[in-house]
Amino acid sequence: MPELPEVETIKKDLEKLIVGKKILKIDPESAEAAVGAKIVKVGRRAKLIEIFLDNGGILLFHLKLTGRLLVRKNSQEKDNWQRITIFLSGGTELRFSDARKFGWMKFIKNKKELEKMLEKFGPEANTISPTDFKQMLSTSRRPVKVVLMDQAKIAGIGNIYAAEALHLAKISPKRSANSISPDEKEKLLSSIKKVLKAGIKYRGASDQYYLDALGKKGYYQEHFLVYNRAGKKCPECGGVIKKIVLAGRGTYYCPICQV
DNA sequence: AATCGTTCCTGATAGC
DNA sequence: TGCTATCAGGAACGAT
Repeated sequence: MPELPEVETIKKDLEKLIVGKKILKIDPESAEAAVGAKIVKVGRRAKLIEIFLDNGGILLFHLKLTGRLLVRKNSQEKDNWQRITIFLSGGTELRFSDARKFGWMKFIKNKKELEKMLEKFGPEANTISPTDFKQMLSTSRRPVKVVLMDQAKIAGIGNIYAAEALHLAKISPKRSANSISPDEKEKLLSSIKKVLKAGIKYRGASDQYYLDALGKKGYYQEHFLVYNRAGKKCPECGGVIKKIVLAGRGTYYCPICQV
């Protein structure tokens, strides 16, 4: 599942691979206004990828669960679940592939419209201030993990990094957000920043579908402490890692050291 | 205003 | 072995 580190990795890849190229054609036909424009910049906000064009428009992507943005040559074999092909100058294609079809691409007319679309998101998880973070947690009675994944409160964290950060901070995912003490909040925020940074360093977690823009896997799954490790030993205390369901999501934690 | 249930879709997997 | 039924999962949406 692409979360902040995965989306950031793709964003950085795209910066190197497609900036300066011109959009020749989109198949199937969509976002007509983007055709003929040149790519001038690539950005990321929350889990969204922004491709800025020289005509003022923006191509916006959300990869949701299984989306991929792949940069390929025309001659390369079609990718699995390839949904949209953006033909670029220089014999290059930007391919949007998505097994489960939850992801999307939208054409946004200008920056003002983009801002309007993005205003619902909370501060970025890797740069949020301690003050805002503490305040954000104290206004909710929901389980802390559910709040961490609420993009309107704090943007970029998904199921994997929420579980890993809570484990590092020794906090149970079930705890009510407003029951977390100030010291625990400090610890939790530094844990979040730590796991996101590690995720970026290892080029994301390729748990199931995630690939970078060149179709390569990330490595962060090799460093999971609790995620996807039900029944295995907690690396911290030797307890047995448990899987529960919180707000409909599989949630991994150590019931011994996460209190 | 905050929170909860439902929905989208299909690959993977469990069960027979 | 091969078929069928069930499930996971981010976030928009409507309801409470």
